[in-house]
Amino acid sequence: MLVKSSALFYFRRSDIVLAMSSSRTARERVRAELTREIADIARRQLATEGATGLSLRAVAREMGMVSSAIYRYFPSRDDLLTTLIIDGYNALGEAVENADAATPHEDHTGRWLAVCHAVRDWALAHPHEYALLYGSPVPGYQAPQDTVAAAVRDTVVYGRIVSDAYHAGALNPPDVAPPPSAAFAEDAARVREIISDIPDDVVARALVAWTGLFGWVSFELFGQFNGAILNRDPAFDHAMRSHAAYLGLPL
Amino acid sequence: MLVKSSALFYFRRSDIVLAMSSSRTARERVRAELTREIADIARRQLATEGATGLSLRAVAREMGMVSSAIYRYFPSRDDLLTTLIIDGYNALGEAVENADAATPHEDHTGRWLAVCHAVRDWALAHPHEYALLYGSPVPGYQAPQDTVAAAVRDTVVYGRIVSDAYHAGALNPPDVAPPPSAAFAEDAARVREIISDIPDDVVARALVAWTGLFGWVSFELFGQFNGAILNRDPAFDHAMRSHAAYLGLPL
DNA sequence: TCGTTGCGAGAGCAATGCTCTCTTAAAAGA
DNA sequence: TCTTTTAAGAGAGCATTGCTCTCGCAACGA
Repeated sequence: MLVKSSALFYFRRSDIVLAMSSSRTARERVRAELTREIADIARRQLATEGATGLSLRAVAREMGMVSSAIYRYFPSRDDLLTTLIIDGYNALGEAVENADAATPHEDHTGRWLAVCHAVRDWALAHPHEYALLYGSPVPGYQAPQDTVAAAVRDTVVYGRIVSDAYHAGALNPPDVAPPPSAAFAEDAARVREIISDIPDDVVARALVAWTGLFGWVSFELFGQFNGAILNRDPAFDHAMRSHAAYLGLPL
Repeated sequence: MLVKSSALFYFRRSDIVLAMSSSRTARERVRAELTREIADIARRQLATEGATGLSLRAVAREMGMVSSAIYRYFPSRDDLLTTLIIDGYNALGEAVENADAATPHEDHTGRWLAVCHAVRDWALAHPHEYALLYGSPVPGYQAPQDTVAAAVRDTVVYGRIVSDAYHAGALNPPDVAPPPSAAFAEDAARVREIISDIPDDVVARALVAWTGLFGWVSFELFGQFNGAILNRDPAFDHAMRSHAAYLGLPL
């Protein structure tokens, strides 16, 4: 229900515009098409040059437009970036959703590992986009509210896996795992609004695994492993199995 | 010994220049001083504006110089950035070293937690510098060899803690922890060149904790926790204790 | 058919990084 | 001590960026 009521946010911006315009005038249809084309070119530029290499003027040039015309479609460079960020979150979220869906529902460990590999594969395939999402925030850029809904799309999938495993009684964390402090209760309750009801200690452990996944991928992508960890596929797989073990998933 | 032989790399670039120049001519002394001043102003600008907001011209303006004069000291903006990166790694490494040294040598868990908090505190105090080190790499920028020596300074401290704990027999990882694959042996050997001799499985678990630490800090700093995890100090502390537990450190 | 609205073109502004040349001053060599 | 070499700052200039403004033209709605 929560998913359903906020499903609109899952669409890409340009798709929304497109959907609205399909029944409108020709002018609006071409406007939506051009908006999409601008975003596509920008995404290609982002993929090759990186975020700071993304130039409105270069996009305009490639469109055969003069630079000022772009501003009819995106009020600023930041706004274009926001669109790309939302699209990126959605693309990653979709990859994660597909990976989860392709794994047997009862195989919670398999689903977790599938999600991990989906995140990493997507990140390796789209390094600059990943950097835009999970790297340093671009300066002076404050993530608008629009992004958060798309941003948690992968987290929702992950939360569902943890919740499923917990309610199936498949979670047996090692007894050395410390309980979270009482101060964590508020945050756990907030997290529970996104991912379904699991006790505080499971939320805490889930958080550790989740940050561990992205910590690893970021280290790998941002060059922290250079010269040290070279055989990365098995190392990553093992690290994610380790997180699974600590979470309490069966191996 | 390893530390001693490569101790030179632990100094900041500007410090090296300064040290060399103290016995040289007046011209070289003032050059070193100006180089230092440029780097200082740049660092202040980095702290307030972020990496992409760092402008050579603005630095020159603040120095009372014309912009082209800066190029007598730093051949390019990237070169200035490299200096700031090295300084950043050294500052973080120093903070980590101090935190470790201030904790009883036998209290391995305390040393690990001290290091974790040192990293996080430094990151929170210098967010833009942290982003420069562990966020997305700046576009077109390839980390020169100079940086790697400074970059591993914190890792060396961490490795020593793990090694100390292991050789003290203080490491009792949970039995659910999976063994690393045989393919990990090469990488483990490479890691052992930096941090002293510990078996492959300990290296693997150490890697999980280390990436988990930076994953958490990056999530917190780059806004991934916004709206969800607000009471961050206890949550962080618990997460790091969790990593400690999985590593096998006593709680 | 006519007024309104949207859109592209073009000029322009204030920045940026970086490259030249020129002049002056300091250091090194005779 | 005088001359030559070297270093450093000033200034102009180039190509580039994001963004704003005005001006027409063309499609749209009444």
